[in-house]
Amino acid sequence: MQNQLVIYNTLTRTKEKFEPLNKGLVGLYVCGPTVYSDVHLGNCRTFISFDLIYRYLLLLGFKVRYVRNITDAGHLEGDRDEGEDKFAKKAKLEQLEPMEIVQKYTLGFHDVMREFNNLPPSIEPTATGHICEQIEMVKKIISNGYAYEVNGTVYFDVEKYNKEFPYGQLTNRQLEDLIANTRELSGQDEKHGRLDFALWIKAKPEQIMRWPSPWGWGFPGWHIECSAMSSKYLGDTFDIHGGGMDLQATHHTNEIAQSQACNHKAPVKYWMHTNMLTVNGVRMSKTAGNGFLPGELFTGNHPLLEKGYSPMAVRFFMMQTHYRSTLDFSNDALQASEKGYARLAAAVKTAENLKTSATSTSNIQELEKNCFDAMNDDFNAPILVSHLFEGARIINSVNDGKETISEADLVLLKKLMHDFVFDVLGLKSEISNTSSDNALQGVMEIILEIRKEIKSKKDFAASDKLRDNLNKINITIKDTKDGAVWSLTAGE
RNA sequence: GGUCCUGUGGCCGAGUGGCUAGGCUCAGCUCUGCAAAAGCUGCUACAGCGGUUCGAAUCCGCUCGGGACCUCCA
Repeated sequence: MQNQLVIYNTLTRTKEKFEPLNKGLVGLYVCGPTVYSDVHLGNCRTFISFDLIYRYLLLLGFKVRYVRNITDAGHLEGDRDEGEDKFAKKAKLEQLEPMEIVQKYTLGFHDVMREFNNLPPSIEPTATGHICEQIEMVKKIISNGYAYEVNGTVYFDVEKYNKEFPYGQLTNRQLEDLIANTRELSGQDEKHGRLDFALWIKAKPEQIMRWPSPWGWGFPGWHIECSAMSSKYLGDTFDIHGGGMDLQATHHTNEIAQSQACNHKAPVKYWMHTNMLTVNGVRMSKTAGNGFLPGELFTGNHPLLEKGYSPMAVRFFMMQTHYRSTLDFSNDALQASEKGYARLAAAVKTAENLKTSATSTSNIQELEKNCFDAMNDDFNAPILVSHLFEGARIINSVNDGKETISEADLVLLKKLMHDFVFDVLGLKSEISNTSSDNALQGVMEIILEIRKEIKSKKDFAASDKLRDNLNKINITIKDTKDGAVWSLTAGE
Protein backbone atom coordinates (compact mmCIF):
# COMPACT_ATOMS: atom_id res chain seq x y z
CA MET A 1 0.00 0.00 0.00
CA GLN A 2 1.47 3.29 -1.04
CA ASN A 3 1.16 5.70 1.87
CA GLN A 4 -2.19 6.58 3.35
CA LEU A 5 -5.46 6.88 1.51
CA VAL A 6 -7.83 9.52 2.78
CA ILE A 7 -11.54 9.54 1.93
CA TYR A 8 -14.13 12.24 2.40
CA ASN A 9 -16.88 10.68 4.48
CA THR A 10 -20.31 12.24 4.01
CA LEU A 11 -21.29 10.91 7.42
CA THR A 12 -18.75 13.06 9.24
CA ARG A 13 -18.28 15.71 6.54
CA THR A 14 -14.52 15.38 6.89
CA LYS A 15 -11.69 13.56 5.21
CA GLU A 16 -10.79 10.45 7.14
CA LYS A 17 -7.99 7.93 6.93
CA PHE A 18 -9.21 4.89 5.10
CA GLU A 19 -8.95 1.83 7.26
CA PRO A 20 -10.86 -1.16 5.95
CA LEU A 21 -12.79 -3.28 8.43
CA ASN A 22 -10.79 -6.30 7.33
CA LYS A 23 -7.17 -5.73 6.49
CA GLY A 24 -6.50 -5.86 2.77
CA LEU A 25 -10.16 -6.29 1.87
CA VAL A 26 -12.67 -3.67 0.79
CA GLY A 27 -16.43 -4.00 0.55
CA LEU A 28 -17.80 -1.42 -1.87
CA TYR A 29 -21.47 -0.93 -2.67
CA VAL A 30 -22.71 1.55 -5.24
CA CYS A 31 -26.34 2.27 -6.05
CA GLY A 32 -26.83 1.27 -9.65
CA PRO A 33 -29.37 2.38 -12.21
CA THR A 34 -33.11 1.93 -12.28
CA VAL A 35 -33.44 0.28 -15.65
CA TYR A 36 -36.62 1.81 -16.97
CA SER A 37 -34.96 4.13 -19.50
CA ASP A 38 -31.64 4.88 -21.17
CA VAL A 39 -28.85 6.02 -18.88
CA HIS A 40 -27.86 9.59 -19.57
CA LEU A 41 -24.44 11.10 -19.19
CA GLY A 42 -25.09 12.28 -15.65
CA ASN A 43 -25.80 8.72 -14.55
CA CYS A 44 -22.64 7.67 -16.31
CA ARG A 45 -20.57 10.17 -14.42
CA THR A 46 -21.37 8.53 -11.11
CA PHE A 47 -20.46 5.10 -12.37
CA ILE A 48 -17.29 6.38 -13.99
CA SER A 49 -16.32 8.11 -10.74
CA PHE A 50 -16.76 4.93 -8.78
CA ASP A 51 -14.95 3.00 -11.46
CA LEU A 52 -11.98 5.29 -10.82
CA ILE A 53 -12.28 4.64 -7.09
CA TYR A 54 -12.56 0.91 -7.61
CA ARG A 55 -9.57 0.89 -9.93
CA TYR A 56 -7.39 2.86 -7.53
CA LEU A 57 -8.27 0.57 -4.65
CA LEU A 58 -7.20 -2.33 -6.85
CA LEU A 59 -3.93 -0.61 -7.72
CA LEU A 60 -3.25 -0.16 -4.02
CA GLY A 61 -3.47 -3.92 -3.72
CA PHE A 62 -6.81 -4.23 -1.97
CA LYS A 63 -9.00 -7.18 -2.72
CA VAL A 64 -12.23 -5.38 -3.49
CA ARG A 65 -15.70 -6.83 -3.63
CA TYR A 66 -17.58 -4.29 -5.68
CA VAL A 67 -21.36 -4.66 -5.62
CA ARG A 68 -23.54 -2.51 -7.82
CA ASN A 69 -27.23 -3.30 -8.01
CA ILE A 70 -29.73 -3.11 -10.80
CA THR A 71 -33.08 -1.75 -9.69
CA ASP A 72 -35.62 -3.66 -11.70
CA ALA A 73 -38.68 -3.39 -9.49
CA GLY A 74 -40.26 -1.35 -6.80
CA HIS A 75 -39.30 2.10 -7.92
CA LEU A 76 -42.32 4.35 -7.92
CA GLU A 77 -42.69 7.76 -9.41
CA GLY A 78 -42.58 10.09 -6.50
CA ASP A 79 -41.38 8.91 -3.18
CA ARG A 80 -44.69 9.31 -1.46
CA ASP A 81 -45.31 5.62 -2.01
CA GLU A 82 -48.32 6.37 -4.12
CA GLY A 83 -47.03 7.10 -7.61
CA GLU A 84 -47.14 4.74 -10.55
CA ASP A 85 -44.57 1.99 -10.87
CA LYS A 86 -41.85 3.21 -13.23
CA PHE A 87 -41.53 -0.10 -15.01
CA ALA A 88 -45.25 -0.61 -15.42
CA LYS A 89 -45.65 2.88 -16.80
CA LYS A 90 -42.84 2.50 -19.27
CA ALA A 91 -44.06 -0.96 -20.25
CA LYS A 92 -47.44 0.50 -21.11
CA LEU A 93 -45.76 3.25 -23.09
CA GLU A 94 -43.59 0.91 -25.10
CA GLN A 95 -46.20 -1.85 -25.20
CA LEU A 96 -43.89 -4.36 -23.60
CA GLU A 97 -43.84 -6.54 -20.53
CA PRO A 98 -42.18 -4.86 -17.53
CA MET A 99 -39.42 -7.44 -17.62
CA GLU A 100 -38.84 -6.68 -21.28
CA ILE A 101 -38.26 -3.09 -20.24
CA VAL A 102 -35.84 -4.28 -17.59
CA GLN A 103 -33.96 -6.47 -20.05
CA LYS A 104 -33.80 -3.82 -22.74
CA TYR A 105 -32.37 -1.12 -20.54
CA THR A 106 -30.10 -3.43 -18.59
CA LEU A 107 -28.44 -4.47 -21.82
CA GLY A 108 -28.20 -0.84 -22.90
CA PHE A 109 -26.65 0.10 -19.59
CA HIS A 110 -24.02 -2.59 -19.91
CA ASP A 111 -23.18 -1.50 -23.44
CA VAL A 112 -22.63 2.05 -22.27
CA MET A 113 -20.51 0.97 -19.32
CA ARG A 114 -18.35 -1.05 -21.69
CA GLU A 115 -17.95 1.88 -24.06
CA PHE A 116 -16.69 4.00 -21.20
CA ASN A 117 -14.29 1.20 -20.30
CA ASN A 118 -15.78 0.73 -16.84
CA LEU A 119 -14.78 -2.48 -15.13
CA PRO A 120 -17.78 -4.66 -14.33
CA PRO A 121 -18.60 -4.93 -10.64
CA SER A 122 -17.86 -8.17 -8.79
CA ILE A 123 -21.57 -8.74 -8.20
CA GLU A 124 -24.49 -7.06 -9.92
CA PRO A 125 -27.58 -8.17 -8.02
CA THR A 126 -31.12 -7.31 -9.01
CA ALA A 127 -34.01 -6.37 -6.77
CA THR A 128 -36.28 -9.01 -8.28
CA GLY A 129 -33.65 -11.65 -7.56
CA HIS A 130 -33.70 -10.81 -3.87
CA ILE A 131 -37.36 -10.61 -2.94
CA CYS A 132 -36.99 -13.22 -0.20
CA GLU A 133 -34.13 -11.36 1.42
CA GLN A 134 -36.12 -8.15 1.35
CA ILE A 135 -39.19 -9.79 2.86
CA GLU A 136 -37.05 -11.31 5.62
CA MET A 137 -35.57 -7.94 6.34
CA VAL A 138 -38.96 -6.27 6.54
CA LYS A 139 -40.16 -8.99 8.89
CA LYS A 140 -37.19 -8.40 11.12
CA ILE A 141 -37.70 -4.65 11.16
CA ILE A 142 -41.33 -5.17 12.15
CA SER A 143 -40.42 -7.58 14.94
CA ASN A 144 -37.79 -5.14 16.13
CA GLY A 145 -40.58 -2.62 16.42
CA TYR A 146 -39.61 -0.08 13.81
CA ALA A 147 -42.25 -0.79 11.21
CA TYR A 148 -45.99 -1.41 11.00
CA GLU A 149 -48.41 -2.85 8.50
CA VAL A 150 -51.51 -1.14 7.20
CA ASN A 151 -53.72 -2.89 4.64
CA GLY A 152 -50.94 -4.90 3.07
CA THR A 153 -48.37 -2.14 3.03
CA VAL A 154 -45.54 -1.93 5.53
CA TYR A 155 -44.19 1.43 6.66
CA PHE A 156 -41.03 2.34 8.48
CA ASP A 157 -41.66 4.34 11.65
CA VAL A 158 -39.22 7.21 11.30
CA GLU A 159 -40.17 9.10 14.42
CA LYS A 160 -39.76 6.05 16.61
CA TYR A 161 -36.41 5.31 15.00
CA ASN A 162 -35.28 8.87 15.51
CA LYS A 163 -35.78 8.59 19.27
CA GLU A 164 -32.83 6.22 19.34
CA PHE A 165 -30.80 7.08 16.26
CA PRO A 166 -30.11 10.30 14.37
CA TYR A 167 -32.29 9.75 11.31
CA GLY A 168 -31.10 12.86 9.49
CA GLN A 169 -27.39 12.45 10.19
CA LEU A 170 -26.33 11.89 6.61
CA THR A 171 -27.57 15.32 5.60
CA ASN A 172 -26.99 16.95 8.97
CA ARG A 173 -30.64 17.61 9.57
CA GLN A 174 -32.84 17.49 12.61
CA LEU A 175 -36.08 15.55 12.46
CA GLU A 176 -38.12 18.61 13.38
CA ASP A 177 -36.73 20.46 10.37
CA LEU A 178 -37.49 17.54 8.12
CA ILE A 179 -41.02 17.28 9.40
CA ALA A 180 -41.55 21.01 9.04
CA ASN A 181 -40.72 20.69 5.36
CA THR A 182 -43.06 17.82 4.69
CA ARG A 183 -46.67 18.22 3.83
CA GLU A 184 -49.42 17.24 6.19
CA LEU A 185 -50.80 13.76 6.03
CA SER A 186 -54.14 13.68 4.32
CA GLY A 187 -57.13 12.05 6.02
CA GLN A 188 -56.92 8.90 3.93
CA ASP A 189 -53.18 8.48 4.44
CA GLU A 190 -52.19 5.17 5.96
CA LYS A 191 -48.95 6.42 7.39
CA HIS A 192 -48.61 7.21 11.07
CA GLY A 193 -45.93 9.83 10.54
CA ARG A 194 -45.23 12.27 7.79
CA LEU A 195 -41.72 10.96 7.17
CA ASP A 196 -42.61 7.29 7.23
CA PHE A 197 -41.74 5.43 4.06
CA ALA A 198 -42.81 2.11 2.60
CA LEU A 199 -40.75 -1.04 3.03
CA TRP A 200 -43.30 -3.22 1.26
CA ILE A 201 -46.10 -2.00 -0.95
CA LYS A 202 -49.40 -3.70 -1.62
CA ALA A 203 -49.85 -4.45 -5.31
CA LYS A 204 -52.78 -3.12 -7.25
CA PRO A 205 -54.92 -5.80 -8.92
CA GLU A 206 -53.59 -5.01 -12.41
CA GLN A 207 -49.97 -5.13 -11.34
CA ILE A 208 -47.85 -7.85 -12.94
CA MET A 209 -44.66 -7.35 -10.97
CA ARG A 210 -45.74 -8.68 -7.61
CA TRP A 211 -44.81 -11.32 -5.12
CA PRO A 212 -46.47 -13.11 -2.22
CA SER A 213 -45.54 -11.96 1.26
CA PRO A 214 -46.81 -12.24 4.83
CA TRP A 215 -48.77 -9.06 4.08
CA GLY A 216 -50.32 -10.28 0.84
CA TRP A 217 -49.30 -9.74 -2.77
CA GLY A 218 -47.00 -6.81 -3.20
CA PHE A 219 -43.58 -5.55 -4.10
CA PRO A 220 -40.63 -4.11 -2.19
CA GLY A 221 -40.08 -0.43 -1.57
CA TRP A 222 -37.20 1.16 -3.39
CA HIS A 223 -34.85 1.61 -0.44
CA ILE A 224 -35.04 -1.87 1.03
CA GLU A 225 -33.35 -3.61 -1.90
CA CYS A 226 -30.03 -1.88 -1.31
CA SER A 227 -30.11 -2.66 2.38
CA ALA A 228 -30.94 -6.31 1.76
CA MET A 229 -28.41 -6.87 -1.00
CA SER A 230 -25.54 -4.95 0.53
CA SER A 231 -25.80 -6.85 3.81
CA LYS A 232 -26.17 -10.14 1.99
CA TYR A 233 -22.98 -9.76 -0.03
CA LEU A 234 -20.89 -7.42 2.09
CA GLY A 235 -22.09 -8.03 5.62
CA ASP A 236 -24.13 -6.03 8.10
CA THR A 237 -21.38 -3.43 8.23
CA PHE A 238 -19.13 -2.80 5.27
CA ASP A 239 -16.53 -0.28 4.18
CA ILE A 240 -17.77 2.02 1.46
CA HIS A 241 -21.21 2.86 0.18
CA GLY A 242 -21.46 5.23 -2.74
CA GLY A 243 -23.92 6.89 -5.00
CA GLY A 244 -24.91 10.19 -6.49
CA MET A 245 -25.48 13.12 -4.17
CA ASP A 246 -29.12 13.14 -5.12
CA LEU A 247 -29.57 9.87 -3.28
CA GLN A 248 -28.13 11.18 -0.05
CA ALA A 249 -31.16 12.82 1.52
CA THR A 250 -33.77 10.18 0.92
CA HIS A 251 -32.49 6.88 -0.38
CA HIS A 252 -29.33 6.60 1.67
CA THR A 253 -30.86 8.13 4.75
CA ASN A 254 -33.54 5.46 4.63
CA GLU A 255 -31.03 2.74 3.91
CA ILE A 256 -29.14 3.57 7.07
CA ALA A 257 -32.35 3.57 9.10
CA GLN A 258 -33.52 0.21 7.73
CA SER A 259 -30.22 -1.53 8.22
CA GLN A 260 -29.74 -0.12 11.67
CA ALA A 261 -33.28 -1.06 12.66
CA CYS A 262 -32.81 -4.57 11.29
CA ASN A 263 -29.27 -5.45 12.30
CA HIS A 264 -28.65 -3.12 15.25
CA LYS A 265 -25.52 -1.87 13.51
CA ALA A 266 -24.58 1.07 11.35
CA PRO A 267 -24.32 -0.45 7.88
CA VAL A 268 -21.52 1.64 6.43
CA LYS A 269 -18.20 3.05 7.57
CA TYR A 270 -17.55 5.49 4.73
CA TRP A 271 -20.33 7.12 2.72
CA MET A 272 -19.18 8.61 -0.56
CA HIS A 273 -21.24 10.86 -2.81
CA THR A 274 -20.44 12.01 -6.28
CA ASN A 275 -21.54 15.37 -7.54
CA MET A 276 -23.80 16.12 -10.44
CA LEU A 277 -23.13 16.77 -14.08
CA THR A 278 -24.64 20.05 -15.19
CA VAL A 279 -25.58 21.58 -18.51
CA ASN A 280 -25.35 25.35 -18.59
CA GLY A 281 -25.15 25.28 -14.82
CA VAL A 282 -28.29 23.22 -14.30
CA ARG A 283 -28.26 19.64 -13.20
CA MET A 284 -28.66 17.07 -15.92
CA SER A 285 -31.64 14.92 -15.12
CA LYS A 286 -34.29 12.85 -16.74
CA THR A 287 -37.07 15.07 -15.54
CA ALA A 288 -35.39 18.33 -16.54
CA GLY A 289 -35.18 16.99 -20.06
CA ASN A 290 -31.63 18.24 -20.52
CA GLY A 291 -30.09 14.81 -20.56
CA PHE A 292 -27.56 13.67 -23.09
CA LEU A 293 -27.52 10.06 -24.07
CA PRO A 294 -24.05 8.61 -24.48
CA GLY A 295 -24.88 7.66 -28.04
CA GLU A 296 -25.79 11.23 -28.89
CA LEU A 297 -22.52 12.38 -27.46
CA PHE A 298 -20.42 9.90 -29.39
CA THR A 299 -22.09 10.73 -32.67
CA GLY A 300 -22.60 14.43 -32.06
CA ASN A 301 -26.27 13.99 -32.90
CA HIS A 302 -27.66 16.57 -30.48
CA PRO A 303 -28.64 20.23 -30.89
CA LEU A 304 -26.19 21.38 -28.23
CA LEU A 305 -23.23 19.53 -29.71
CA GLU A 306 -21.00 20.77 -32.49
CA LYS A 307 -19.48 17.37 -33.11
CA GLY A 308 -19.13 13.90 -31.65
CA TYR A 309 -16.68 13.00 -28.92
CA SER A 310 -15.15 9.59 -28.35
CA PRO A 311 -15.91 7.71 -25.13
CA MET A 312 -12.34 8.13 -23.95
CA ALA A 313 -12.36 11.87 -24.59
CA VAL A 314 -15.50 12.08 -22.47
CA ARG A 315 -14.02 9.91 -19.77
CA PHE A 316 -10.89 12.03 -19.69
CA PHE A 317 -13.09 15.13 -19.51
CA MET A 318 -14.64 13.72 -16.35
CA MET A 319 -11.26 12.80 -14.90
CA GLN A 320 -10.19 16.42 -15.03
CA THR A 321 -12.75 17.32 -12.38
CA HIS A 322 -12.88 16.03 -8.83
CA TYR A 323 -15.74 13.65 -8.18
CA ARG A 324 -17.22 15.89 -5.48
CA SER A 325 -17.38 18.95 -7.71
CA THR A 326 -20.08 19.68 -10.19
CA LEU A 327 -18.94 19.32 -13.75
CA ASP A 328 -20.39 21.57 -16.38
CA PHE A 329 -20.83 20.22 -19.81
CA SER A 330 -19.84 22.27 -22.84
CA ASN A 331 -18.42 21.90 -26.30
CA ASP A 332 -15.35 23.97 -25.49
CA ALA A 333 -14.53 21.91 -22.42
CA LEU A 334 -15.02 18.68 -24.31
CA GLN A 335 -12.81 19.82 -27.15
CA ALA A 336 -10.08 20.82 -24.73
CA SER A 337 -10.23 17.38 -23.16
CA GLU A 338 -10.18 15.66 -26.48
CA LYS A 339 -6.97 17.40 -27.48
CA GLY A 340 -5.36 17.08 -24.10
CA TYR A 341 -6.09 13.40 -23.98
CA ALA A 342 -4.69 12.86 -27.47
CA ARG A 343 -1.45 14.49 -26.36
CA LEU A 344 -1.24 12.40 -23.22
CA ALA A 345 -2.00 9.19 -25.06
CA ALA A 346 0.58 10.00 -27.71
CA ALA A 347 3.21 10.55 -25.04
CA VAL A 348 2.44 7.20 -23.39
CA LYS A 349 3.01 5.62 -26.76
CA THR A 350 6.20 7.56 -27.38
CA ALA A 351 7.56 6.27 -24.08
CA GLU A 352 7.74 2.78 -25.57
CA ASN A 353 10.59 3.72 -27.87
CA LEU A 354 12.67 6.13 -25.81
CA LYS A 355 16.45 5.97 -25.81
CA THR A 356 18.05 5.74 -22.40
CA SER A 357 21.17 7.43 -21.08
CA ALA A 358 23.47 7.04 -18.11
CA THR A 359 21.58 9.59 -16.04
CA SER A 360 18.16 11.21 -15.83
CA THR A 361 17.43 14.92 -15.94
CA SER A 362 14.10 14.46 -14.19
CA ASN A 363 13.13 12.93 -10.89
CA ILE A 364 10.85 10.07 -11.82
CA GLN A 365 10.50 8.73 -8.31
CA GLU A 366 9.17 12.07 -7.18
CA LEU A 367 6.73 12.05 -10.05
CA GLU A 368 5.50 8.65 -8.98
CA LYS A 369 5.09 9.82 -5.42
CA ASN A 370 3.13 12.85 -6.62
CA CYS A 371 0.74 10.59 -8.49
CA PHE A 372 0.07 8.45 -5.45
CA ASP A 373 -0.23 11.49 -3.21
CA ALA A 374 -2.85 12.97 -5.50
CA MET A 375 -4.99 9.85 -5.53
CA ASN A 376 -4.49 9.23 -1.83
CA ASP A 377 -6.05 12.62 -1.18
CA ASP A 378 -9.64 11.53 -1.68
CA PHE A 379 -9.07 10.31 -5.24
CA ASN A 380 -7.99 13.65 -6.65
CA ALA A 381 -7.88 12.72 -10.30
CA PRO A 382 -7.41 16.29 -11.63
CA ILE A 383 -4.17 16.61 -9.70
CA LEU A 384 -3.12 13.19 -10.89
CA VAL A 385 -3.75 14.29 -14.46
CA SER A 386 -1.59 17.36 -13.99
CA HIS A 387 1.29 15.12 -12.88
CA LEU A 388 0.72 12.80 -15.79
CA PHE A 389 1.14 15.75 -18.12
CA GLU A 390 4.46 16.41 -16.41
CA GLY A 391 5.30 12.82 -17.28
CA ALA A 392 4.26 13.47 -20.86
CA ARG A 393 6.47 16.54 -20.98
CA ILE A 394 9.44 14.50 -19.79
CA ILE A 395 8.78 11.76 -22.33
CA ASN A 396 8.53 14.22 -25.19
CA SER A 397 11.62 16.10 -24.11
CA VAL A 398 13.65 12.92 -23.94
CA ASN A 399 12.27 11.95 -27.30
CA ASP A 400 13.43 15.29 -28.70
CA GLY A 401 16.87 14.77 -27.21
CA LYS A 402 16.47 17.74 -24.89
CA GLU A 403 16.47 15.65 -21.74
CA THR A 404 17.84 12.26 -20.78
CA ILE A 405 16.54 9.32 -18.80
CA SER A 406 18.25 6.29 -17.29
CA GLU A 407 17.23 2.73 -18.01
CA ALA A 408 15.83 2.24 -14.51
CA ASP A 409 13.92 5.51 -14.58
CA LEU A 410 12.44 4.72 -17.95
CA VAL A 411 11.13 1.41 -16.64
CA LEU A 412 9.58 3.25 -13.71
CA LEU A 413 8.17 6.03 -15.88
CA LYS A 414 6.61 3.60 -18.31
CA LYS A 415 5.10 1.63 -15.46
CA LEU A 416 3.63 4.62 -13.71
CA MET A 417 2.21 6.12 -16.89
CA HIS A 418 0.68 2.79 -17.75
CA ASP A 419 -0.64 2.16 -14.24
CA PHE A 420 -2.24 5.55 -13.84
CA VAL A 421 -3.41 6.33 -17.35
CA PHE A 422 -4.80 2.91 -18.20
CA ASP A 423 -5.36 1.07 -14.94
CA VAL A 424 -6.48 3.92 -12.69
CA LEU A 425 -8.03 6.52 -14.99
CA GLY A 426 -9.36 3.64 -17.04
CA LEU A 427 -8.45 5.17 -20.37
CA LYS A 428 -7.53 3.13 -23.38
CA SER A 429 -5.69 4.17 -26.44
CA GLU A 430 -7.76 5.19 -29.41
CA ILE A 431 -4.87 5.84 -31.74
CA SER A 432 -3.10 3.01 -33.36
CA ASN A 433 -0.61 2.23 -36.06
CA THR A 434 -0.43 -1.34 -34.98
CA SER A 435 -3.49 -2.17 -36.96
CA SER A 436 -4.29 -5.83 -36.92
CA ASP A 437 -4.91 -5.45 -40.61
CA ASN A 438 -1.71 -6.74 -42.15
CA ALA A 439 -2.78 -5.59 -45.58
CA LEU A 440 -3.07 -2.01 -44.35
CA GLN A 441 0.33 -2.25 -42.72
CA GLY A 442 1.84 -3.37 -45.98
CA VAL A 443 0.04 -0.77 -48.04
CA MET A 444 1.15 2.03 -45.74
CA GLU A 445 4.75 0.92 -45.93
CA ILE A 446 4.58 1.03 -49.69
CA ILE A 447 2.88 4.44 -49.70
CA LEU A 448 5.44 5.93 -47.35
CA GLU A 449 8.24 4.53 -49.47
CA ILE A 450 6.77 6.06 -52.63
CA ARG A 451 6.22 9.36 -50.86
CA LYS A 452 9.81 9.35 -49.73
CA GLU A 453 10.91 9.04 -53.35
CA ILE A 454 8.59 11.85 -54.40
CA LYS A 455 9.98 14.04 -51.64
CA SER A 456 13.53 13.30 -52.60
CA LYS A 457 12.65 14.70 -56.04
CA LYS A 458 11.33 17.80 -54.26
CA ASP A 459 7.86 17.31 -55.69
CA PHE A 460 6.25 18.69 -52.57
CA ALA A 461 2.92 19.36 -54.20
CA ALA A 462 2.52 15.64 -54.81
CA SER A 463 3.78 14.55 -51.40
CA ASP A 464 1.54 17.04 -49.64
CA LYS A 465 -1.46 15.93 -51.63
CA LEU A 466 -0.80 12.35 -50.60
CA ARG A 467 -0.56 13.39 -46.98
CA ASP A 468 -3.71 15.53 -47.12
CA ASN A 469 -5.78 12.85 -48.78
CA LEU A 470 -4.70 10.20 -46.32
CA ASN A 471 -5.59 12.59 -43.55
CA LYS A 472 -9.12 12.77 -44.88
CA ILE A 473 -9.53 9.05 -44.26
CA ASN A 474 -8.13 9.35 -40.74
CA ILE A 475 -4.59 8.32 -41.50
CA THR A 476 -2.11 10.86 -40.22
CA ILE A 477 1.40 11.19 -41.60
CA LYS A 478 4.08 13.01 -39.70
CA ASP A 479 7.52 13.77 -41.12
CA THR A 480 9.99 13.35 -38.32
CA LYS A 481 13.73 13.63 -38.54
CA ASP A 482 13.88 9.84 -38.58
CA GLY A 483 11.52 9.59 -41.50
CA ALA A 484 7.76 9.57 -41.90
CA VAL A 485 5.46 7.76 -39.49
CA TRP A 486 1.77 7.08 -39.82
CA SER A 487 -1.03 6.51 -37.39
CA LEU A 488 -4.67 5.68 -37.54
CA THR A 489 -6.93 8.11 -35.72
CA ALA A 490 -10.32 7.13 -34.39
CA GLY A 491 -12.97 8.15 -36.86
CA GLU A 492 -16.17 9.83 -35.77
C1' G B 1 -38.85 29.03 4.26
C1' G B 2 -35.10 25.18 6.09
C1' U B 3 -30.12 22.56 5.18
C1' C B 4 -25.91 23.14 2.40
C1' C B 5 -22.46 24.00 -1.65
C1' U B 6 -20.35 27.57 -4.76
C1' G B 7 -18.38 32.26 -7.53
C1' U B 8 -10.52 31.40 -9.79
C1' G B 9 -7.25 34.22 -15.69
C1' G B 10 -10.45 33.75 -23.10
C1' C B 11 -12.59 28.56 -21.80
C1' C B 12 -12.50 24.05 -18.49
C1' G B 13 -10.92 23.23 -13.98
C1' A B 14 -7.11 22.14 -9.09
C1' G B 15 -5.42 24.31 -4.79
C1' U B 16 -2.64 25.57 0.13
C1' G B 17 -2.62 31.24 4.91
C1' G B 18 3.22 33.34 2.39
C1' C B 19 6.74 29.55 -2.36
C1' U B 20 0.99 31.74 -7.91
C1' A B 21 -1.80 22.75 -10.47
C1' G B 22 -2.79 21.21 -15.14
C1' G B 23 -5.40 21.05 -19.86
C1' C B 24 -7.36 23.86 -24.02
C1' U B 25 -7.15 28.66 -26.57
C1' C B 26 -4.13 32.94 -28.25
C1' A B 27 0.88 35.26 -29.45
C1' G B 28 6.16 34.63 -30.20
C1' C B 29 10.42 31.40 -30.69
C1' U B 30 13.13 26.56 -31.80
C1' C B 31 12.71 22.49 -35.21
C1' U B 32 10.83 21.80 -40.36
C1' G B 33 10.68 22.20 -47.85
C1' C B 34 5.75 23.04 -45.80
C1' A B 35 2.63 20.92 -42.38
C1' A B 36 1.97 18.16 -38.11
C1' A B 37 4.01 16.82 -33.62
C1' A B 38 7.13 18.33 -29.73
C1' G B 39 9.73 21.79 -26.55
C1' C B 40 10.47 26.79 -24.68
C1' U B 41 8.57 31.78 -23.53
C1' G B 42 4.63 35.11 -22.80
C1' C B 43 -0.64 36.81 -21.79
C1' U B 44 -4.88 38.25 -19.11
C1' A B 45 -6.88 35.27 -11.85
C1' C B 46 -8.75 34.47 -7.65
C1' A B 47 -17.22 38.30 -7.47
C1' G B 48 -17.52 43.04 -4.36
C1' C B 49 -16.78 45.48 0.45
C1' G B 50 -14.95 45.21 5.29
C1' G B 51 -12.23 42.46 9.26
C1' U B 52 -8.37 38.99 11.55
C1' U B 53 -3.01 38.50 10.33
C1' C B 54 3.67 40.52 9.52
C1' G B 55 1.09 38.35 5.18
C1' A B 56 -5.17 35.84 2.48
C1' A B 57 -7.71 33.86 -3.55
C1' U B 58 -7.11 30.55 0.90
C1' C B 59 -9.91 32.28 7.90
C1' C B 60 -14.38 35.53 9.66
C1' G B 61 -18.60 38.96 8.52
C1' C B 62 -21.72 41.39 5.10
C1' U B 63 -23.48 42.31 -0.06
C1' C B 64 -24.35 40.51 -4.90
C1' G B 65 -24.53 36.25 -8.26
C1' G B 66 -25.00 30.77 -9.37
C1' G B 67 -26.47 25.91 -7.86
C1' A B 68 -28.11 21.52 -5.01
C1' C B 69 -31.20 19.02 -1.51
C1' C B 70 -35.82 19.25 1.45
C1' U B 71 -40.73 15.93 -4.11
C1' C B 72 -38.68 10.89 -8.58
C1' C B 73 -33.74 11.37 -10.65
C1' A B 74 -26.59 9.03 -10.48
